Amino acid sequence: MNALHFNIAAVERETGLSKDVLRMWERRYGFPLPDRDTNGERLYPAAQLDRLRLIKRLMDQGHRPGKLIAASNEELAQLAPRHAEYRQTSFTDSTGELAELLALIKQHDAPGYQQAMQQRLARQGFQHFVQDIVAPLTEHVGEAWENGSFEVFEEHLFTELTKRLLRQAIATLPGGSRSPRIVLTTVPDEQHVLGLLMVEGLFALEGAECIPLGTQMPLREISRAAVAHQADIVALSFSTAFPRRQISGVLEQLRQMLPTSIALWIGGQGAAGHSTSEDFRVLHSLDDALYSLAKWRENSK
Amino acid sequence: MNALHFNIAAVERETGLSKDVLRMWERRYGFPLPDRDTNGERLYPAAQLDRLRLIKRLMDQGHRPGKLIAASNEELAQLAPRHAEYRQTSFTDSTGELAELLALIKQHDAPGYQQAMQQRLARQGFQHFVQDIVAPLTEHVGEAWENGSFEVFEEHLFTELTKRLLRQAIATLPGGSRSPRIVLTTVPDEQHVLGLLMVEGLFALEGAECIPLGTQMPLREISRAAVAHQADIVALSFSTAFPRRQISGVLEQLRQMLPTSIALWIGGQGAAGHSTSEDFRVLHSLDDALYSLAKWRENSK
DNA sequence: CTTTCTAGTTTGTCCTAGACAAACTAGGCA
DNA sequence: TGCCTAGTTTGTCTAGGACAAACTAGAAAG
Repeated sequence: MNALHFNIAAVERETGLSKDVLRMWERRYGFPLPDRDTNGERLYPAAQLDRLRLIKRLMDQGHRPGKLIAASNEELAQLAPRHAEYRQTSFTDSTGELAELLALIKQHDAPGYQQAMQQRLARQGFQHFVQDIVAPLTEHVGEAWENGSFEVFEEHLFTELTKRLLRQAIATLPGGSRSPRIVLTTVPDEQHVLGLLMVEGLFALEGAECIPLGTQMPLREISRAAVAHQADIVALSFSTAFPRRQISGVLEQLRQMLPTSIALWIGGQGAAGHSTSEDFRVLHSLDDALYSLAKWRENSK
Repeated sequence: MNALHFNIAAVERETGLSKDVLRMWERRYGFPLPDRDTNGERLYPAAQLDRLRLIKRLMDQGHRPGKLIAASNEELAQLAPRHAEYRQTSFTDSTGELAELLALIKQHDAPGYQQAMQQRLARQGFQHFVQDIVAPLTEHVGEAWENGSFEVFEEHLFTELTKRLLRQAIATLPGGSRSPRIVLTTVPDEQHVLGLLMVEGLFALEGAECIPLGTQMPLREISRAAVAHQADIVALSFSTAFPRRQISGVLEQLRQMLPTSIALWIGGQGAAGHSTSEDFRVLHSLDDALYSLAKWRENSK
């Protein structure tokens, strides 16, 4: 395996498409159709890897694999929005403030971005900062990534810097451990944590005691942590990147492990489409999260 | 699938053992031997899942699967160090300072832990704080997790809180962008970032410009980020949890994507056993990291 | 007695090819 | 227009075979 050839594990790593799926596509659609080494094992040329990356990106936007694989390279390129268009049409906030911030990331100016964000945090206070700056900014970055005007590594840089800001801000919020106690985490395969940090900040500001456990907790550990910390609520976040098929199974299983006295709240783009039930509550927005907290307090009086 | 039965995907999620491995063990060793649903699909009872968790933990300590699977439950329990023993023998630092900090985590006293750590940071300064407190503490927690005296969720809590402290501390370090420029990240499947944060802090303190990209970057994105940021060095971290088999392949591949002018440095427990070559430099400790930085500066004069 | 090398064993990952169910689409009907 | 049903798409599971990398143990040499 050299720079021009990738084995199936490398393709899985680079694209996020599972080995099973790669083999199935080959069987069904005839693409990707990799070379083979002396041992009969797949060796994907770089060109196929590039096409797979593009297909994956378009799938994450809601396109269906069958269509995409059948399409020619030109047709695919057409489906992927052009960078230039995006820049002109997408920044619609009145002040152009978000555009400025995005531009800083785009220029890879980490210190500048951090400073600009700090300024806004100081000026607006935590809650407005989160709701008016961080949340929409995250959405813009998500869109920008989807349509290719942001590189993956630019999105990573944005996420990392923003995580730091939020955590730093949360650390300075008034402590004082009060109720309810809320365990915040994500399930395995879900590594996006920005949304969780936003609600953590808002909850903490409202006087809840937040127990942040980072990402990717096995379900049993989530349950044990909730019991050990005498939590009232377990809050999970799902991004759109999380495989949809798995969500309902995961929730069902976690609900069965968790004592009935502990509420289960879920949020994030990946949770949209599900609806609040006896088993769990869906938080559709940051406002909804705050509303849910208020409601919980009312009910627990 | 209910609370007492887990499908193969759930077992993979909970234990970290791949589906391929689970099926192979069943074929070879006759364990785990799950029930089947009406469709012939595996349904693992909770007892087998528990045994698998234990086996996985012992494997991570260096035991071999063949022996472990052949062993009886009693023998396994014997291999796993007892909690009580550990507590008595392990805290050997002169002051008992680390023991105090560990105890705070063990009591799930997040605010107390944060405060105690802040205090030490303020008292000792960043460098000593990292080298004398954070690094050994992390090691202790790793050991404690290995031998079962720490729950997984306790380790998560420790990691999350410590990450926050380090990031916060890094943010307050004097900025000033100087050379070299160092991109810090991990490859896919490697989510441990604590070691990376420690070196980031030390490097930043020495006046390097650090570009933190978080975890789990596809190799191509690491390479593109390094080029885009005009980095001099790419620093990766590997934990012991990272599958050993994959490391050399990953490094070889990344090295081929990366311009030769950009150095590749790797560190972490998972990197031990590899040795510095033309392709990359191995950082064996935090001291070694600082030494390597000094050396780099000398050579680039 | 220790070290190094070789031969054997263990272990994970790859392979093919078949089956089924959940998710989605499209057509017909109210 | 909205809803329901039938059909299609898609991913994940199944079995068992093969091979190479990693590790172990025994023999030979210092």
